[in-house]
Amino acid sequence: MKKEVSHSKIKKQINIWLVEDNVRYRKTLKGLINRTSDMQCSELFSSCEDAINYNNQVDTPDVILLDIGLPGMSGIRGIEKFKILYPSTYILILTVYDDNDNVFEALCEGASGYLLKDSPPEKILDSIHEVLAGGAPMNMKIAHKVLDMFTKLKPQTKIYGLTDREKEILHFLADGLTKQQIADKMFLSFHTVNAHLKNIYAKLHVNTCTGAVSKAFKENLI
Amino acid sequence: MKKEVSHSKIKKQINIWLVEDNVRYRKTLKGLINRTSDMQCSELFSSCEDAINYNNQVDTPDVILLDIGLPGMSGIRGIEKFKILYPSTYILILTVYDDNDNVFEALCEGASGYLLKDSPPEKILDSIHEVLAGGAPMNMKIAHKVLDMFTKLKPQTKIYGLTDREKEILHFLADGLTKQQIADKMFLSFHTVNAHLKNIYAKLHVNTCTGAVSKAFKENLI
DNA sequence: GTCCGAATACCACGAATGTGCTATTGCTAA
DNA sequence: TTAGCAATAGCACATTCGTGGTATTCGGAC
Repeated sequence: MKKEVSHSKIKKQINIWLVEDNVRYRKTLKGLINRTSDMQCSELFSSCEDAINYNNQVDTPDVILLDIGLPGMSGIRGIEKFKILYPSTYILILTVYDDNDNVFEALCEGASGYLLKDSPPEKILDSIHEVLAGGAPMNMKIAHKVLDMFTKLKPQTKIYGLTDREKEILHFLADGLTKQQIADKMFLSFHTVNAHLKNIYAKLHVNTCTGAVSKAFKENLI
Repeated sequence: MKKEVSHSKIKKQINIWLVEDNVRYRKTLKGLINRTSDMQCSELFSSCEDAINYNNQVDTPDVILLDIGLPGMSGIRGIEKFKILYPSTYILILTVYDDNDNVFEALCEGASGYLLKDSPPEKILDSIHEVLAGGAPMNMKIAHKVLDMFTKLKPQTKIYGLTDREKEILHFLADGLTKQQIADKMFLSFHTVNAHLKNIYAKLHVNTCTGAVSKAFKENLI
């Protein structure tokens, strides 16, 4: 429920929730936000549970500033819940954790930005505007990590020297087909498929179908 | 290592290469860079091929500003080449393309940042500093796309109702172990593993080991 | 207290797989 | 033109799988 601000009729204040267990930091942030003309820190919570259980029909937040290291449910798990309760709310992570796992998980769960607590106050306020403008504010260090994750996504496909035919057969195998089914699908004799698979196993240094499929997936051979 | 400033012999200028086929934009950029005190645009190329063939032993670039839509080899393919020729050089994409495929590929190949050509000049110069400071400068829109890609990475794991024990066994199966090997590793009888696998197959609606492993990988069950 | 599912274990048998061979046909590179 | 490799095809046999059963134990739900 937005109230009109002072003398003007502008009700377009950004509605912000804070989920942060550190009392001092929470107060500081709240002060910072409320001193900003177009922002309003409407709710404060010290845990995800509190925020989730807070029954609120009308006043959904525009942005949730969310810590990760919280008592009880971690902020990461909290993201999923908030996404269900408030699908259109942007979630901005604000934490001390900058390890790959936390960053990766938070972003996979749908966080719209990732800030570190050592960010200067203006940066935090800017980020709130940025996320509402369709951006994805990130700490410089975090952005770097994010790009690193991408390069790891494309593992340098090791060269096992598979021929095209072998790749094709491996592909079908990785779809769960049996040798006979592959043979039928490729208009080959069972023996040919068998022979190709023998060669594939040798090249991949495996000796079972699961080993081959596993390697195919893990090393992007498919 | 900061050296003394201005009138002294500081050679610590940031050495920048430009790979851009549009003559006008290239000139504009070059002027912009060379008018910046700590930057120097040492080489200009209108294609990746030119830049790659340019034989240069001494003066490796600190940053390459790279277009994607180039005649001949695309900027994306160029990244790999540059990464080999100049492993410690940062590559900043500067392009008009903001589609997911180009962004995704460029970042996977190891670009350190992704800017759009409509960025204001100061933003481009800032980004050069940022990338050297270990950051990953990105256009707001691009950063948003990048985070979106993450959320897509985590496909909503379908609930097949696998028990913990079953997941554990599926995991070993997906590592290429045989039933007997799994039994040994988990201190179970072969028969138990067999029974679990029977249940796993039923729950996943498959009837071969490859089918189960395939599903496990495709749907992030592992 | 009873019921149910998860985890454990066993048996049996037909189907599929893994692996040791050989062999023919093309194509390519030395 | 000869050697080598990919793709094709076949045979044989031991091993492993897939699947139909049954059975016990144990912890939680009703």
